[in-house]
Amino acid sequence: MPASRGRVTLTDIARACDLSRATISLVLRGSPLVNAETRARVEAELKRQGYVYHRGAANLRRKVSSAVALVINDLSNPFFAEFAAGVDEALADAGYVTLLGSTGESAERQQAVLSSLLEHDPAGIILSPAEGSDAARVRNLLGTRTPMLVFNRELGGEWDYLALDNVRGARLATEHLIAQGHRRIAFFGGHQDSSSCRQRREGYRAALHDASIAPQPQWLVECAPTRLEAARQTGALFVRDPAPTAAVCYNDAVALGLMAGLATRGRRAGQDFAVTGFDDIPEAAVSAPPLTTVAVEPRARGRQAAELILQRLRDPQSPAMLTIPPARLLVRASSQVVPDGASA
Amino acid sequence: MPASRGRVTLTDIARACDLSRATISLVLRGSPLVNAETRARVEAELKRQGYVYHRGAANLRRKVSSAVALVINDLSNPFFAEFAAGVDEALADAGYVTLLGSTGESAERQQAVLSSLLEHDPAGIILSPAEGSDAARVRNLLGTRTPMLVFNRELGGEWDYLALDNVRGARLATEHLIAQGHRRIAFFGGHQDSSSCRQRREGYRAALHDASIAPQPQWLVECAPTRLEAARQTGALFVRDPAPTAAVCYNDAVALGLMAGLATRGRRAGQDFAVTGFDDIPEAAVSAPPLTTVAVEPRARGRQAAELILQRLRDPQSPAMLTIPPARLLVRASSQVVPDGASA
DNA sequence: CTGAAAGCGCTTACAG
DNA sequence: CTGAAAGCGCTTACAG
Repeated sequence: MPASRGRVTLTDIARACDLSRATISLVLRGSPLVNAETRARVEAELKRQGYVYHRGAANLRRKVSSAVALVINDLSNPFFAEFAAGVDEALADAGYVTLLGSTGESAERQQAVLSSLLEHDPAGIILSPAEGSDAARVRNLLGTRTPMLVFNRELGGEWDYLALDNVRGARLATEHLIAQGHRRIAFFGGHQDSSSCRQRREGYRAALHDASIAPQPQWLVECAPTRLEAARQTGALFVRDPAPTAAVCYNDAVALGLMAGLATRGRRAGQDFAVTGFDDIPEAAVSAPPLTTVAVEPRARGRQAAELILQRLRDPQSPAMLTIPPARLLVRASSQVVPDGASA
Repeated sequence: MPASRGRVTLTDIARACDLSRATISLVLRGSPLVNAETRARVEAELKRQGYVYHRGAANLRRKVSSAVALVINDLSNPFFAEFAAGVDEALADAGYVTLLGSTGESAERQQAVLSSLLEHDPAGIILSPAEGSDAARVRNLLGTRTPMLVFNRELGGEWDYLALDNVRGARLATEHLIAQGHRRIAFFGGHQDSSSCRQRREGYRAALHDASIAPQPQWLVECAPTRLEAARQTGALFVRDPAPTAAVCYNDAVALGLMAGLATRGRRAGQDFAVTGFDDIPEAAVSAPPLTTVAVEPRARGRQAAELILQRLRDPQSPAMLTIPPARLLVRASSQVVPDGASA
């Protein structure tokens, strides 16, 4: 019987049990209406024929969806990989399936990916926008039927938004370096046109301001938020004297790249230069030296994002909310160094 | 009009254009049968009403599926994250959507995840089996309707299988260390009951054998394939004299953990101990020192896995194939050290 | 080149 | 407690 190529359907089971399809449907969804003996018979037959529920057909009829689309830049970034893991975990627990999409940081590709995912009728969307995303174009694609949660970067428009507390995080890191005695502190990495980078710089500047330190233009070094680019840009920190003695990095990838860049110049983070990161990706704890960083717990943020979008599905009327989890500083060896001028 | 809550359907467009649903359907799928003027009218109306195609309904009618399920252990592992990125990339290019599932290395959870994903009617499945997976149970769940590609670990059963050339990779790494003059070479990390670990040990042993080196039992150190566990187990390499001067590690995570463990003991990979990894995760190139490792190109493997399953969908009759991409050794600084006895 | 009818696998009132 | 009928949004022969 299972040798047959075709799918086993409700109708097959109904015929075999000499019942109507309606009754089988009730059994499948655990309705208390159906007689215990009947239920047992049906369940045996379901197992015997290897029936598998066609959720798509049921969803079509019921006009519901059990999928949520997750659109991110790229899983290669551990931050997003952790985030995605958290999203998937929480969605699975709630009985939803995750439709994956990645944009590779391209706004064009993002349009294509969203449009393709929409055809699969997701109940909701979680989007970490690619750089250069245009809110109007996205809205035009989505219409107003599909709720979306925007994560990590601002996108304007009337969507739910889950943000990291970038200002506070960068401020904490900067204050920590100031407390160690540093006065010449760089902000290293990231692109100025990314909202998260702007916010982190703002926190950095605020901390300097509170300590009556005037930030120097050469303390701001831009670079793509990757390890490799950061390593390449390391030299830019030391072109002028007096050079900074510490750097608040845009994120952990950049910080790890900077530490590698320092090493190739015979310097060592935590020994003659202080470095802080942002994200607390798993590598941060095991790098050499371990990296002082701002914990944002991407996996927990992923779970949170999933829960927010699920909540929005239940209550479509509730106003779009802005949730900002508090950032927390993890002090490790990479920043545990006092500047030369202040030591001894 | 778009203010209405309901979905815009074919019927809405047909009514607005005073045509039948069949004609609209033809337009949607780009049939050449339909009159150019009619097509233009329809397309304008589709745009005007913000129509979005319901692929699920079409698939139901056509008895096809445009989804492929991807089931892995955990996206936290960069190896799997890269693999998943490759799979998603290739599937998207082919017009498929990726249904994500993760098992957290639990065979129980794997059953649950597979069973849930099956209800979403995937055209095929890509599975990297959790440790302790049981082929019979999986087969019982899947039946014979849904083709599956097994990746990375053996699972038995009649499925397509995409394997890394573990034996060859480990052999290459070991031969490289021998060529540097090492004679006491450990195999570090992994669990003996994982097929990939067994295969890598086999390659290691073969290389030793060819060099007439008798492997010592204390050169085999097991540990969970994570950075943290590897760092914790580092001491096990040095409990007896003479200690190994080099280690072939189960994978990159383990190798990075070992390098961290060495650092805390005042040793440094590439200076007084040689280390090789396996996988070539992105960190390997930027660790301090950079890690000599076996490139398996997880992203390319992901694309390959996607292409294999898509091919199987086109040709269900072709026999299950075993594809083994050649492993390649990337020599970097972590292994560029000659043992004490051999130097000077 | 376009339309009427049937059907994919399920669920939902409504009867009985 | 169970069944007959209609319908979710689409496609597919078959006519014309």
